[in-house]
This record gives sequence, C-alpha cells and structure tokens, in this order.
Amino acid sequence: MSMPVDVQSLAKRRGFIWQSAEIYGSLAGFYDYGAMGASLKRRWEDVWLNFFLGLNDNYHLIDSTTILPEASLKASGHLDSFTDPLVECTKCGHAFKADSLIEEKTGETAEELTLEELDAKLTELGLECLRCKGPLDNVKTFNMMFPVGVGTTGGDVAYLRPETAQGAYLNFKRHFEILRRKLPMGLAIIGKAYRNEIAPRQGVYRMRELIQAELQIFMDPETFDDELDLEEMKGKEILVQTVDMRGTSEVEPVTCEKLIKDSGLPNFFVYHMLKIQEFYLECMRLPKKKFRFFEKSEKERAFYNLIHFDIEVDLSTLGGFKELAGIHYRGDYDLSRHQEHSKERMEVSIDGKKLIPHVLELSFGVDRSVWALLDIHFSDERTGILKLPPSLAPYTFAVFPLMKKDELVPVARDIHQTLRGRFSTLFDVSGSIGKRYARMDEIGTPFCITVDYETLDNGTVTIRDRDSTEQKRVAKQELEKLAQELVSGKTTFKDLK
RNA sequence: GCGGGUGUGGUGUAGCCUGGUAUCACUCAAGCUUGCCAAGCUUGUAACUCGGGUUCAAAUCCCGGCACCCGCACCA
Repeated sequence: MSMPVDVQSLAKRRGFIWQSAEIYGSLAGFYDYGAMGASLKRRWEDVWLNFFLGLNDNYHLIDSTTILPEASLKASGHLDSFTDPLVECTKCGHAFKADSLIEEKTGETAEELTLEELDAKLTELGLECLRCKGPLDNVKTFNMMFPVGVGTTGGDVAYLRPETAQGAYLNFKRHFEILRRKLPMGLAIIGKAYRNEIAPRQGVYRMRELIQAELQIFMDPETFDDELDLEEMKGKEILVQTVDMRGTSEVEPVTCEKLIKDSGLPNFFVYHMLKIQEFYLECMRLPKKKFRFFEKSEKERAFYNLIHFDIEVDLSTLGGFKELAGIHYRGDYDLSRHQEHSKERMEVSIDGKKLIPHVLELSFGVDRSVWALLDIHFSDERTGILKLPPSLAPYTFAVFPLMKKDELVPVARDIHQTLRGRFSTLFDVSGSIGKRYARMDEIGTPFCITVDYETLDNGTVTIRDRDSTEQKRVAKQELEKLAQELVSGKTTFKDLK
C-alpha cells in the first residue's frame, strides 16, 4: 500500500533539498533548499550560534564579503596551495599532477617551480604518461577557487572565498579595537564558501557552493586555559580516534584527562572538543556510536594546522563516517601571514605582553550537518518519520480539527492563531486525521494538537507525540505556556499527565 | 577529468531488446464521506533529461550536451 520511502526522495518530495536549476539540467555540486529545508537550516544556524556564542561574552557574529582580492588569498596561502599544476596525456587524456610526477622521478621537491620550469623539467626527464606511455601536453594550472572579474574591464583579479575564515582574519584589527582589545575574542561567520571541485559527488557531501559556520577564536595560548571552566572536563569522555588509535575498529571513549596526558593536547583544545561533542550529541541528538573525532596526521592536515581533528558522523546515505566539521589549532599562521603581506601590524598588547594572537578554529559544514539531521533522524517505521529535535523541526506544532465540521474548525483556527505568533505552526483540515498525522511525521513536526468533540464539552485538546504516537489531553488555556516549555525542553511529552 | 552504467508525472515505476494511443501505485487538488493514526467513493492536475540525426512515424535506434550511480583520479 505504501510507497517505498527513503531520505533522498523524501527530501525532494517534502521540500527540503534538491539540485539547483533542475529545469535546465543542473550543474554538479549545487543545491537549493525548499521551504522545509530552509527552515531546518535556519534553525540549525540559530542553535549553533546560541551554543557557541554562549561559550564566552566576547564571542560575536560578524559578516564579510564572499569576493576577496587576490592579494588576500596570496597571503592566506590559498592562491598557491589551492592551485595544482596538471599535465594531461595527449593520447589517453589522463591528468597527472606535474609536480608529483617530477618528485617521484627525481625525489626532489618540485613545488616551487613555475609552469615553464615544470615543462622544461618534464622534457628534460623525458617523462611520459604513466598509463599508456603517450606524450604529455603542456602543464596547466587548475585552481580550486572560482575567479571573478571585478569592474567593467574585469581587470581587478578576485576570487570567491574558499572558506569564511579569511573574513575574520582580514577584519581582526578592527574588531579587536571595537571589542575593546580583549582576548580571547571570537568572530563567527555563517555564510557561503566556494570550491571548484573537479568531480563533486555524493550529494550534499561535496558541494561547489557550500555554507560554513565558523568560529575563529583569537587567543593567547598561554592564558587561554584560565578563561575556561576546565572543571567541566572532569570525568567526561570524548569519542575519539587519534592517529595512534587508527586501525582499531571501535572508537573508544577516552576521558579528557587521559586525552590531554597521552596525546599532549592543550587543555583549551580538549575543552572545545568536549563542547563540540556536546553540541552534536545534545543539541542535534546524534547517537553516541555514530559520532567521533578523527585526528588528521601531519601528512593529511593543511600545513598551517598545528592540531587538526575532524568531526565525523556515521551516515547511512553516504556509507560510513563522514567529515561534518573540524577543530583546528592554526597557531599564529594566519595573522602573521597577513601582517607580512599587508604590512599592517597584527601584534597586540595585553597587560604589557605583546603577541600575535593564535587562532583556534571551529569550522562546521552547515549543509552537511543539515543533511546529517535528515540521515540520522529518518526512520522508515510507519510511513516515514523524521525524529528531529523540537528545536530544529521546521514546524513545531500542527493544529487540526478532528473532522471538517463547522463546530470544530473555528476552534482549531483560534488555537492556531494564538500559537502561530510565537511558534512555527501549521493548520490543516484536508484529509483524514491519520493522513494529517502522517504528513507531519514526514516533515518532523514533533507535536500535533487536535480539537475534537470533547474540546467543545470541557475545553481540552489532545497533544500527540510524534515518536510514540501517544496522545494526552491538556486544557486549551494552558497550551501557550506548555508549548513554550516543550520547545525549550523544560518539559517533555513524557512529563505530561 | 577518464572508463562503465543509468535518465519516464511530485515520488517510485512499466514500456525500450522487437519504433506506431505511455502502465501501475502512492502523492497532490476539489467534492462527498469520516468520532484519532496514510479508510472509502467520485472527479481532476501532472511525465518520456536536453539538442541533433535516421524514419511515414522515436520514450524506444544513432550522435552529442547535461545530470546521477559505480570504479580510477581529485578532495589545501
């Protein structure tokens, strides 16, 4: 009777997310959000901001441009490290990284060579295609950043930002002044970033236009610990796989104390790991066994990261643990580089001590996290349910008259009117009551309020719980207060009489 | 980017080999009905990925674009 249900088709059918520009045949790696998806994403961002800005009074939301001048990206290292010199075989068309070919042959680094030098070197070494022995073409660059022509002649070279982080670094000096020269100082940006992926696949996992939520914490590594309530870490466990633990199949929870002792991680780093874990496990309600920190080895991580852990979640739609976020200790790399290239002083003075602040970066993929919510909370029991936490569901409440009858409909409409101003609420009369419950299950609405004949007698309505389908009766007058408590989590459905 | 496979209403599909009115289910909308978990009845909306070629005639055969899936490569 029921059709097969899966997350992908539900996401399209119910208005969460799908490929952009479908009617013209789309481009790979670009996605649009529908009404449900946009709402879910917005709520995720709100919860994120609330949680991470709440860590310190001196953490703030800012915004910055998505187009950046070339010089700033030269300084950040993206112009060089985001560009790969590629050389194609003229016969079979296979592409190789030119510098790797030379390095493999000679054992010497070829990273510094210009295109012409690479060409000359390839000829000198008589290198040919590794696959078919065909002759190689000239070396070309492939840049992961999207170039933008600025101005009428397009003469000013600029790029779409490959990460939001730079916006915080470029504005560091001004914010430090505005926010009264205190450390730590946190600058959060939620916005688009762009990467011209060669072959984006796996749905929203690798997008060319993506949304990042990043918090750059500028701090003095020697005093940062003093700002934190390190007591919170006592006895708490982190789900982590360090480089040393690779190969073991299970992710072992490790206490914060042990992680600090064994891995030599700074207190402040582990403290923020704990906070990120709390965010995913409690705010997003991910199950423990599907969550882990995954340490990147020196080879795997970006050169500027001193310490780098990915936050990975086990997603059935993507076939295993996938990176959703990262926590990176970037040292003073970014500000030093910008000081060097821009000639602007990034050094600050705190209590007589001069330093270039270090950066702890908390970086989140918003699209990936939203997708993870769908993946994790989707269940095909009944006819498809999204068991989203109430704080994230697109609609928090739905109000129904039991039947399309003149005596029930206006009462239900009244209730909808009183709730809709403060909560995301849907009113629906169409179809049987069961069908309306099922529709709400599919988009994750946690609570349905139904007006029935008993409402006319004694002024009570039923509240139905999405996950258990249980119903409880409450007085109409108490709905608004109760709604507030259910949303905030102060009261759960189980607490109701 | 390379090799292979695939592309049909909103969703999931039949039809393609062997060219001739596009199947079925659910969804959605309207009406009737309905005292609590996708009930029933009636009516309706709605599709061959795009472009070119072959043919009297193309969803079907051929070529190309785009997208998706798998493998390789890529993913600071």
